[in-house]
Amino acid sequence: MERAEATKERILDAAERLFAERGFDRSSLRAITSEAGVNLAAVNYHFGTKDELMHAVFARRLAPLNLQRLAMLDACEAKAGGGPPALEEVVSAFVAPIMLAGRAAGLPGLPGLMGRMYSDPNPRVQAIFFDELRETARRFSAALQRALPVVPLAEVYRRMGFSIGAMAHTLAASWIVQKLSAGLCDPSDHEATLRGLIAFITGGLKAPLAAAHAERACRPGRTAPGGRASRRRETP
Amino acid sequence: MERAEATKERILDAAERLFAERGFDRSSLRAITSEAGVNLAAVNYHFGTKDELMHAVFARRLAPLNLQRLAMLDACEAKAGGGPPALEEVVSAFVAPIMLAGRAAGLPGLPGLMGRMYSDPNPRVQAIFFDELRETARRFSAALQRALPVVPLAEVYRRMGFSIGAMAHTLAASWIVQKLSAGLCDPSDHEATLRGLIAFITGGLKAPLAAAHAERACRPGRTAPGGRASRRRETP
DNA sequence: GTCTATATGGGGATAGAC
DNA sequence: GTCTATCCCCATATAGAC
Repeated sequence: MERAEATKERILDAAERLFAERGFDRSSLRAITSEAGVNLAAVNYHFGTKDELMHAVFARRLAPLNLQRLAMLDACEAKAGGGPPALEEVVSAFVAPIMLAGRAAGLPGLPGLMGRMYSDPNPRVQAIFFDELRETARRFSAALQRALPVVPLAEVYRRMGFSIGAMAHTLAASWIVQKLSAGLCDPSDHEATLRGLIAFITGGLKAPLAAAHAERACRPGRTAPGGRASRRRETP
Repeated sequence: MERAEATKERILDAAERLFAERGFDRSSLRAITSEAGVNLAAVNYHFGTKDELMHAVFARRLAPLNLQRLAMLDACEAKAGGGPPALEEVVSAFVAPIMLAGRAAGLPGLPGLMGRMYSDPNPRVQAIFFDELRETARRFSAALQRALPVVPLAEVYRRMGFSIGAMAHTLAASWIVQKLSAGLCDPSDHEATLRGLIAFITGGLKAPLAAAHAERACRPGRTAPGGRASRRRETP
């Protein structure tokens, strides 16, 4: 029957929305099936367990998303010829597809879902999500490495982690800045958020390397040795 | 009795560690009391409910932490006289206290706890945490605004959100970069992580403003109009 | 103050009728 | 394929003995 496919889709949609909103553990199968308008037992019939439902929710979205990211990465690498790709374009290839995913296809839950998964405390969620992320991350870390020849490899990875954090937090917890700014920041303005995020990440990635002082100037009453002076050096 | 105080402390310590590791919802009172070596009913006797236990866990740490942040902020503002404070020092005042909190006092759980709370899906956790954060965030947003006179206020808030995301993700999910880098990045090297984070956030905060194109160059096959050209302008 | 025992509810999963 | 009814486990919270 095609009725069965429709039921599966509705379960996937509801699960996606609830996972994005409340996280995996706080979304009960009862809430999901109720939201989807299907029977409780349908989940176990179609997916087996709640874990496999989560896996299906990821698989449905992450495969095309990562294809889009890699296509954009290919495009900007091709454009650079044999040379290092433009940093801003690499960053855009990583964050733009997911930030704009909800806009086009009527999938408002997807960005929030993805953002949440990066910091979900459930180890099973972490394992499944990391598996889907690994290959894409490998491609992008290689591209970043070429785009940032001055930055040591370990620091490239660290900065990639910072970038992922900025992105994930934006996707999952944008209500914080909205409340802090008393509504001045509108998280639903995806284009402005994306522009700002790309600028921020690009600026962070090519920041001058910090000197490895034994002691830093980060205690009250002391000052930074090279605070205002050691600035103004960028990666070329 | 002072036995009672000892019991309370041990519960708080265990809860802090488990909340940091697994999150609030996944830390049962049974696991907490077992880890603390006290009876299950002791939690309800000393704290009432699990929510109030969480509140107590926060209150014990966040008050001194925020005092330290504000003291460092005061120091760098005083040093700047009436002028705008040095950006890097403002950033350091916000992130250094929490990043190094675990090192000194033998509180390995605290940074992870704080990082997790920024993206906890439980609305009660969000409410309590946001309350503790609000005043400190207000002071820092004002300082950032003065340190970044060229950046519009809404963009300052947005970038503050990106910065919080980079920090929170580093505190809560550093295992991701460790695995992606195949161990090359060592999250337990707090000094190196802190140095990198301050450099990254500072670079992102003073990044050149992105032009508000109607269409961006973030689709496969097209290129960024001002990708490599519109760089090299910094906030003075 | 500390313990045992239990009340009460919600969770995932399944059996079996239709 | 879909439904109802139910099993079983684990959660928080509390009552009452010590």
